[in-house]
Amino acid sequence: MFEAPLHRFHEFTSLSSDEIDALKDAKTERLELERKQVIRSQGDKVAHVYFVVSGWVAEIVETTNGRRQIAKIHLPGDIVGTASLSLERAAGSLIALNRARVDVIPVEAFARLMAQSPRFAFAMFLSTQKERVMLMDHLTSIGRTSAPQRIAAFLLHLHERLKLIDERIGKSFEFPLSQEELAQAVGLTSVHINRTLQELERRRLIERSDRRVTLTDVRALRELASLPTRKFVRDPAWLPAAA
Amino acid sequence: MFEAPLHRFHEFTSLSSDEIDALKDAKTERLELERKQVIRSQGDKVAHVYFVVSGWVAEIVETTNGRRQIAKIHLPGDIVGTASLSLERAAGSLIALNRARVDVIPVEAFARLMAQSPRFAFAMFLSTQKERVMLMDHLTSIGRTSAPQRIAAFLLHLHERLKLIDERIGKSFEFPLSQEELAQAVGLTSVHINRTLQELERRRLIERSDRRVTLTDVRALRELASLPTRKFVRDPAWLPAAA
DNA sequence: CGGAAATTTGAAATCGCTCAATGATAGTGG
DNA sequence: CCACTATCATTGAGCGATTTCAAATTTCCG
Repeated sequence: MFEAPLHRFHEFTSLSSDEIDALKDAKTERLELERKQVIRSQGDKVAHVYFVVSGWVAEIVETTNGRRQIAKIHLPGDIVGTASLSLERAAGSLIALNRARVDVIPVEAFARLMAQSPRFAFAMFLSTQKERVMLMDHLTSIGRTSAPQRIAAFLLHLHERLKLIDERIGKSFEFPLSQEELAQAVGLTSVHINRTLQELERRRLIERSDRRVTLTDVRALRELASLPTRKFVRDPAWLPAAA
Repeated sequence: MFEAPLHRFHEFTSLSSDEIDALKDAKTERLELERKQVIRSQGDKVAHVYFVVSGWVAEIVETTNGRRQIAKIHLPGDIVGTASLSLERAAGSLIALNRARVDVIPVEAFARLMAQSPRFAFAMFLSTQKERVMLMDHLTSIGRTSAPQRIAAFLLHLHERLKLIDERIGKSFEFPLSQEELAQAVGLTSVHINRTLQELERRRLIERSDRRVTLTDVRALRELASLPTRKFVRDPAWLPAAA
């Protein structure tokens, strides 16, 4: 594991180190979590947002009949739980997928940060729009593609995001999700996930060992997934010069 | 049809009429659209956001093999196309679902509005988070529930939103989507949509006539859909007093 | 080493899809 | 106003992908 990657804040527009320090100061607590540990449950009063220092965190929406959809896998550097700021009670549960460290930031402090720094507010706004695009793509994958395609898209997307965090990452990465969790992420059954993973291995698109996945043929996986490629803006030209 | 509902801007925090005027002034053009007319295509350079004055607009993501997912139905009062602000090229296509009027707002003007009014910026931020929650629920519906459940959830959600726009709306509303479009929204086939709609009629949950839908038994539909109910905040307590 | 959790396998059932044809409806131009 | 055409809705039949259920095997962890 590695420490608090901060470049995620630079995704769209660079923040001053003052602002980064301010965010770090805003935290009231740092949680040390075991795999499967619940950070916050769906329906809880919305009192905090979270910053993932290390480890993976799932955002899970549960239906009233107990079925679970993993709406998002959060990686180190992500600010988590902001969607629920629009709600009185949390939209989903936040659960650690492996050993993780998470900073707890009270909503008041977060709101103050946004109010004090238009730059920070704008970065948050754009980051949220980016999340929306990723959700739309996830939706499209689940709504319109087959099991192998969904798994391909999911793994590729994770891989892309991991590369942003750790430049040196290769075609292979640690994958802490159980097949049941993967199923909950891509809208399938764990049994079918198992068979489809084997099929992808047989087709030499991926390999598995321990808790790792190797994307053997990224090109072919991308072709299979058949999602549009996205190019996110960094410093949009239309950004008001001031701030 | 009716004119530009503005209460959507009041959803979270009330805007001054100055800000509302500013938004109206920001538009460079008003489009008059026929059903099926394309406002903007997926992949287009991102140059505008849009304000739906009347009519319905679909946001559609197309896979590389030509399958279409309707990610969102936009109704009058919605600001549309903001997710693509995080991209160089539009995430999806915007297409009128019926005769519609749409204001065109250059991204620069929109950005300037956000920069000049922290209140407006904050309202946009929260509104976007709300969109994210709705997308997560849509995802959960498609990923984890059956055809009748998905249709129930979709119709209920639309109905809720229509009620926000027009208080006087009853259990019945105009529904301009073709069955093919409904299929693209809920991740099914038009043939299966047809059969499932008939099943829902047989079970006396809905009725259909012309281009209208009646939610005969809202209680039962909600039970069927099995999605969590959401309560969005209006003026969050943690909102910084100033601004 | 022992027990729990996760993976894998098999067989059968089901849901939703595909293909193909028919019927209904609405918009268009004469 | 009617005929014409395109789009949309509906139906049937067969197929295929994914689920369900249940059991066996492997891995993980204390």
